[in-house]
Amino acid sequence: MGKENFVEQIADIEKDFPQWYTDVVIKTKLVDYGPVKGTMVIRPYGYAVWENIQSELNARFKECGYENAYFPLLIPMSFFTKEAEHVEGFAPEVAVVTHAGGEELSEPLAIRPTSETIIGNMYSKWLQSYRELPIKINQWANVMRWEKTTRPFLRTSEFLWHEGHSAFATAEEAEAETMKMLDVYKEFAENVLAIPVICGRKTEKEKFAGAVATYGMEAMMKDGKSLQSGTTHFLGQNFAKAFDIKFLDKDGAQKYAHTMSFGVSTRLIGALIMAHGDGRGLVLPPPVAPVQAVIIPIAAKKGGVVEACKAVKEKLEKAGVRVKFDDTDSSPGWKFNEWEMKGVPLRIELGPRDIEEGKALICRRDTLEKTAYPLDGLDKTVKQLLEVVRKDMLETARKRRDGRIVYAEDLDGILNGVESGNFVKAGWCGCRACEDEVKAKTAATARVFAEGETSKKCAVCGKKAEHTVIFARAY
RNA sequence: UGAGGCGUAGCGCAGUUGGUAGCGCGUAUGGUUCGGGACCAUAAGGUCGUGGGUUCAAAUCCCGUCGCCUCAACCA
Repeated sequence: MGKENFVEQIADIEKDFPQWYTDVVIKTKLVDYGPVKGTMVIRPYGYAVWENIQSELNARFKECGYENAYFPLLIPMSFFTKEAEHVEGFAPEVAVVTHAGGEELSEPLAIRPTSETIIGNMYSKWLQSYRELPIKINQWANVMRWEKTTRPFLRTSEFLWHEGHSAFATAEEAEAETMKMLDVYKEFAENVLAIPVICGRKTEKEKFAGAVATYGMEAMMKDGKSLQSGTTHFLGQNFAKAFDIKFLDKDGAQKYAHTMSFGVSTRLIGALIMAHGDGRGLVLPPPVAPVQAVIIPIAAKKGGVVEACKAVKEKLEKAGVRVKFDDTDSSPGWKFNEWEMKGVPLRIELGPRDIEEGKALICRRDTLEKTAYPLDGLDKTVKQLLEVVRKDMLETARKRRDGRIVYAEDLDGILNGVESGNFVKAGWCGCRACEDEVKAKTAATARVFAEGETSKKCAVCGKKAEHTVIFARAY
């Protein structure tokens, strides 16, 4: 097969980004479509990425005092009606079980779209005294939201996520936790996923149904669109009042708790793909790459090559590197392209020539640079390179994003900005009509408030600006 | 849900005056190869998404239906 055929395997990233995305997720075997509309099978390669994300996040959550637990998938429908905004926001996309055991159920059961309600219900049973606060529980689970149209990782009927739920005695603590977990997300996104993110508060229109305030972490994809990659919600006493989460305080008074919640989902995998990928396919950041280094033998049947590869593999495994030795029959060129498409951070080429010279050729996926390194101490070299790649990927992504943030004074400015694939900062008076106007005219939405910046006038109505908002087209 | 596109071998596709299905890649076996998707030989693989209709005859024409992709609206 010639080069031309390979190029046809994935769509041109410049010309057809959506198709490129679909091609990449399917061809690299991250996912496959499930038999039910809107569902996806997360295949071993994709699930391995998720497991790495989970273990990095778990470590951070536990450091913040969270314990993992598991709440039921099925939630009584009546729970949803207890918080007015919540039911309004989620009702259209909730899947409901009406029959079981061959009979119609007396009360329909919702398949959780999120667990504030059932967790609120349980917290109310458990909580008695201020001494038991704060409660900090995280759960890893699947949730279901019946979306109209879907795309693997970005929007599917069922997806995997984590949701952290905590309850505090005071609003200040709950609010502080909301900000703290947003910082945890940011640190994780940047240092683990190598994705620079912009964090900030969401507008009323964009906030979580039932929250007092929602904060989001927005990441820029290569087409200039924004992907909401994580959110934290300050719920105030909304859910505490709806579910009767009360405690006896020091002063002997019964008080409602203040709660917050936060979550990130398998959508993060979509973020990885679209923030780092290139014309050859995936580019995975080393901390979450299922395979961090792949060893490709050249002229494998020549004496000593396989042995040398195995020796390098063993050495790297001992050093804690996730390494694969590709000893299949395909030609080296085929393997180069295959593993590049799969985004493996480092490729180690080892042939008779290298072995003679006591060296190995290492190719970085992010820059495609090839350099020969001594076999002696290769484990240390690889570990260092993985760290370099991680940092460089973050820097590269940061520069790309920073070069694509522009300011606008009016609607035309916002439109021009987003059409050229930028995030646009603009003033906003704070009224819903102006926010809707931006969306109607530019297809861009208010992503988050830009912290510490104040514009003079609203880009839509020209009145005094209350906020500076980052507008972008979003997934 | 609105607009557009598409369902033929695992993947990508060809196949209209309707006549009983083909190409490339991949797969299997054997051999030669191996520093950017190698080559030769042989072979396996299809109720043409699905239901109905027209016809002597349907992948092809008509009606319904299901699914997928993109854009728009909603969301992690």
